[in-house]
Amino acid sequence: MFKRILIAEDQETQNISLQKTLAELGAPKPDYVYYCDDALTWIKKAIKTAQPYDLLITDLYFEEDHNQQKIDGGAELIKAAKEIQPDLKTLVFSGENRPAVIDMLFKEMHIDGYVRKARHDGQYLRLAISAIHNHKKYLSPDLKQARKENNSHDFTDLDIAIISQLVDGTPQKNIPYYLQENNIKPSGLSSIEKRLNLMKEVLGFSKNEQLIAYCKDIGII
Amino acid sequence: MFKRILIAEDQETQNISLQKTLAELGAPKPDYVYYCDDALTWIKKAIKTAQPYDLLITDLYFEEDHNQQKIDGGAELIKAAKEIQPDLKTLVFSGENRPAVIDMLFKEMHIDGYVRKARHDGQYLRLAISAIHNHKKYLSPDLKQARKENNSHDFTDLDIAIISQLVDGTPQKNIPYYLQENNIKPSGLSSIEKRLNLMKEVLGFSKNEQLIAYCKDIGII
DNA sequence: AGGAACCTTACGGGAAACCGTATCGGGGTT
DNA sequence: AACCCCGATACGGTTTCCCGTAAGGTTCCT
Repeated sequence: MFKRILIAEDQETQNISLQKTLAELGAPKPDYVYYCDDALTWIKKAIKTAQPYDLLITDLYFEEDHNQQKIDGGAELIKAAKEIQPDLKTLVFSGENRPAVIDMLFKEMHIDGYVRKARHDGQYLRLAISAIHNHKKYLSPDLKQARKENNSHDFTDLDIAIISQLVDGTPQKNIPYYLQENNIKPSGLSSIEKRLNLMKEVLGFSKNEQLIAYCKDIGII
Repeated sequence: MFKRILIAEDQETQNISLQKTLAELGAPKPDYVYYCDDALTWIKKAIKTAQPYDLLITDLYFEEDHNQQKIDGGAELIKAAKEIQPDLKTLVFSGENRPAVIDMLFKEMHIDGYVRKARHDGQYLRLAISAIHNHKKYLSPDLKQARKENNSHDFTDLDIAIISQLVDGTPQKNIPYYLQENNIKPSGLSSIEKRLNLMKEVLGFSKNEQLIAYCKDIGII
């Protein structure tokens, strides 16, 4: 079992639940913090005292309040933590269920596990911690199915740039200027139209408004 | 203090935290369920045995799974519960932070309190329960400020109908037909254009895409 | 090098959306 | 009843968007 665990979770009740779940697993009493910056401080301190943490359990999104934070959210915390302690195991515990976001965590942040705050999260937390301890990755089952079912178009950087510009209110005809300034490769107006048509066709939409709503739902923007 | 409390919360860890928080308050051990339908069943049963609940604490959104539910979500649960027990006090405990949704709960569902799952939720839960016990309404402070700051346009039924149609892909010029069929009063194309212009002007937008994204963010659609 | 296939871009006609103006029609007032 | 006011609707011109077609470039293969 892990010997030194750090919990970063701003929600008071969730933080308490995590501690309780770990206690049931027979883990030693974990440290816990309510802010990202504190988490990094503790990780640094643990390394200095030659008692580094084995596992970091963190939420993704932290509420802003009067305590201005340098680190904004769990993803940045993980990035910062891995820079000073690359072997630190990381388990993300969050309500996020948008596939695009979670895929990014595994592919780019190399997290070891993701448990969604949902019905059987206590049970899945136990499984996740066990799996990670055996050097395996873990993803709570409710998400595995969510990722299968979508016949969704996979959005390129260009697609996201176009949609972001639309959401910012840029007229379609002006988007080429923006793309050129940012060195995004196809920048012609026709290419933008073609790309928008492709996205809408794949998803069965006819109007930009539908596409925007869809992208908001799945978390691309 | 309340004598009979029912918790409806699908998330395992949150459910446990709620029980623990109530225990700290000196409340008697509450009943707890993971499904809306179960909650209503228990409420009915409690009435029959002449030991009705004093307080219902419920989440807003429940995960769907193999257990098909008649009641879909906390709002419907509250509505159903108040039909059979109008004096039941209700406290909503949810992550929802979109003002439109929470306003609706107070104005239409007449809930007694709302605590957002956020940083100091444990503390606010205690305050909420105390306030409700004294026949007062309670709204966790993080939300009060959120409601002040928005210079937002308040959306009429017409506005929402128009935006919903856009999100469904209806061409703007066809929306009048939809409005007539549903007996929504101003149904002329010019009225729709005027309404859209007003919304965009108030919010500082120029394109429909921005408006759709905004409405998704604040939870109107 | 030549050529084929593909992607990007440019152009033009038609549809939709945008925007200002004018007309219509009901409610209230004098 | 005549009038005014205001919102809803209708109309026309301009802009933007949509979509098909064609021209220009690049890559890769023979």
